[in-house]
Amino acid sequence: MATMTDVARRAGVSVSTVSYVLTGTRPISEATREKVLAAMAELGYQPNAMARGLASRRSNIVGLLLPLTGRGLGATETAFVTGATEAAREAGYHLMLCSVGSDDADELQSLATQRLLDGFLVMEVQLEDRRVELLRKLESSFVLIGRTQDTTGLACVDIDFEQTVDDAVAHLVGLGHRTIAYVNHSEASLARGYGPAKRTAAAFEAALARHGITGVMVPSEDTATGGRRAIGTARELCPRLTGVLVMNENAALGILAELREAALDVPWDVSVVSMVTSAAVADLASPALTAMTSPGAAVGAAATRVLLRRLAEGDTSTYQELLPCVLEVRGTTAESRRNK
Amino acid sequence: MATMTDVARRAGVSVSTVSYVLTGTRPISEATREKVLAAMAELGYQPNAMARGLASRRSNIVGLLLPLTGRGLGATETAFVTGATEAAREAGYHLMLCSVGSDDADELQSLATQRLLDGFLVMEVQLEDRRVELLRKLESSFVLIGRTQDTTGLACVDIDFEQTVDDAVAHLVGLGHRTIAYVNHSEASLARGYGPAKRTAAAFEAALARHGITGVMVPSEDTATGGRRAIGTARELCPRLTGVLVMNENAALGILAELREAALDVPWDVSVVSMVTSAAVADLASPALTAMTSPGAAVGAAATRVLLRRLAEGDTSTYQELLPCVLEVRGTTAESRRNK
DNA sequence: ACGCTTCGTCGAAGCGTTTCGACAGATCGA
DNA sequence: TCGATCTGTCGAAACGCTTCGACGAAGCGT
Repeated sequence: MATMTDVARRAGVSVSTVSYVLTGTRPISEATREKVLAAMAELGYQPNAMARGLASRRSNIVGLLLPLTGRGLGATETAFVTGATEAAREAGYHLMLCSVGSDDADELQSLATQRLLDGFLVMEVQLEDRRVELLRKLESSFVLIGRTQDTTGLACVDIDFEQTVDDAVAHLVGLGHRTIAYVNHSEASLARGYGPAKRTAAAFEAALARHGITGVMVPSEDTATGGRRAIGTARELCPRLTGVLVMNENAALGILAELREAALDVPWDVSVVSMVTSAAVADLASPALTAMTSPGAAVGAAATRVLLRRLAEGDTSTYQELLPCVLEVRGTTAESRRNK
Repeated sequence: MATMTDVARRAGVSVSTVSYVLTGTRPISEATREKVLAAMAELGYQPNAMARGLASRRSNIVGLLLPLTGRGLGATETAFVTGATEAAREAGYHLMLCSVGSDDADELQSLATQRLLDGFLVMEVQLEDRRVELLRKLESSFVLIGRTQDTTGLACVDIDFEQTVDDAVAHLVGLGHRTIAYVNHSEASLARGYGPAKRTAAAFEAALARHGITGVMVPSEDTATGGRRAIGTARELCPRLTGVLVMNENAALGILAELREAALDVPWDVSVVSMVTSAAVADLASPALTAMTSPGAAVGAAATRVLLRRLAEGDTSTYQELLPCVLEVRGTTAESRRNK
């Protein structure tokens, strides 16, 4: 394994000169730069990441904080990860996967103190998230993918849930639906203060009021069975319901199945819009789901770029970016019959 | 940030003694160990990962080679990743996500030469995979999650596709089905020599012969639409078909939808078994999919443990471990009517 | 022709660990 | 009682890089 000393010797220059060629921190004449580069190529030289990290106090690695507790990742979360990985790589950074949730504060503490990571991307953010306080205290750089309750002074990139709910409701209202159910995440998520669940609940209320229409919110497990149960409850509460908004893709499929079995025709009897859904999953359903397509990879990439900018420039100002899901009309929404 | 020197001074011992307490490479008396540990606790000391890595030539990080080219991860792949992350963490290792496919040889070359990673977990393995040759040449430690064509001398952990196909076919045959279609991965995957596609194709042929029954294999895109098209083709080729085996979950849902629209009752007219499927996805369908449940997390964890063992012990022998998917009967298979 | 910058390069001092050789003192068998 | 053998500890030399201060050689205006 060739070291910098080998390169320097071969090129007939000093080690520091080689280093300057590599890092560009000081001007180097074209002639010696070429000599050095040639020597590197001949030796197949690659700088040793550890040594570089030790000397420069930066590893070029960022940590992705993501609790991986069994249940696996949904399409949206996966997209966050791939978007982030891609963006990091383009900037010459690497991504380390750290299974660290809001409750694993001590694990994060030691991670951050080890100086292995230059900064953090925080996923699965809770409205009150202990990781945030901790990282702030340790003066680590970090960017949230998601939002806490109080975001003052923080950098975060998130899906614009409020806007997404507004757009979805507007779509249904535009089709003439006047009674709409919102099948949210589970009761437990709501109780735990899970951001997307709380925010969409509030936005839904607001949208109903704004349009002057009626509706209910029903919590549901993020499974097909959960969806079936939820739509049942919703129909009991609102027999005249013609529009449904669903937060979770799995639940959405359950709802379609349940409606079919109840001999209700989708989209004609009941229209369904799925939120924060990827195109791949939307096409799984039949008819294909009209959905608010999540900007997953874009969110991950944006968060990463913000983080890297902060690392490079020591920028530490507040930063917020909200990307809306975009409506893609497929087969589960249509003009309401009740209106005719 | 406290360093080892600080700890040593505070404990009244030398730096090397502190190091020995930490690494356990030499015996240390109980008395001084306590002093040192106390000093560490008081200072909130955490060893600097970079310095440690430089001096010891090991980073305690393994790379997960996984091309993340847009299309996102399926449930099974996600499970590989979470299983691996978990197993690594338990052993005090970290996992770095590297978007490196079979074609990104030079990227891998530089990664491996940087000495940032102790070893590699290789995912999305092709039958002929350039990463394997390269890693071998560079004398890096690595374990495949998947298999190349020729696995002599390699370490790999994979799903036992042959066994899985056998079990699935046996299940259908046991229910009286005598004409079975296998909806495989796409034509392109087959042409590219994608291992699971090739292996299952061969196993399917063999199983048909062994049971003395007839059937066809139809390639399909891994989408619902692809599945619809494929089942159509299969029914043209084999009008008497009563059993279907599907490789891809998305295609499976498409097949169910298509059959329903063709007024064929699942499971009574046609039984469907989905292969390498997670429980979560199986429940999405209605009726819920009878499926061969993939041992995803177990595979990831096993591969990681093998890799770590090799790193620790310098073991370099061949290692193979195949984990079968296990049959979970749900709503899409039943006794064949044609038999009655 | 003079001092003053600017440019390009060098040497050396870290960065915070691990690890090797050495060594004092305790332990042991004969 | 005497070497031989362990035990537990220390000091110093790496590990391979970055970065800082210094300095000779040009290039500048006057």
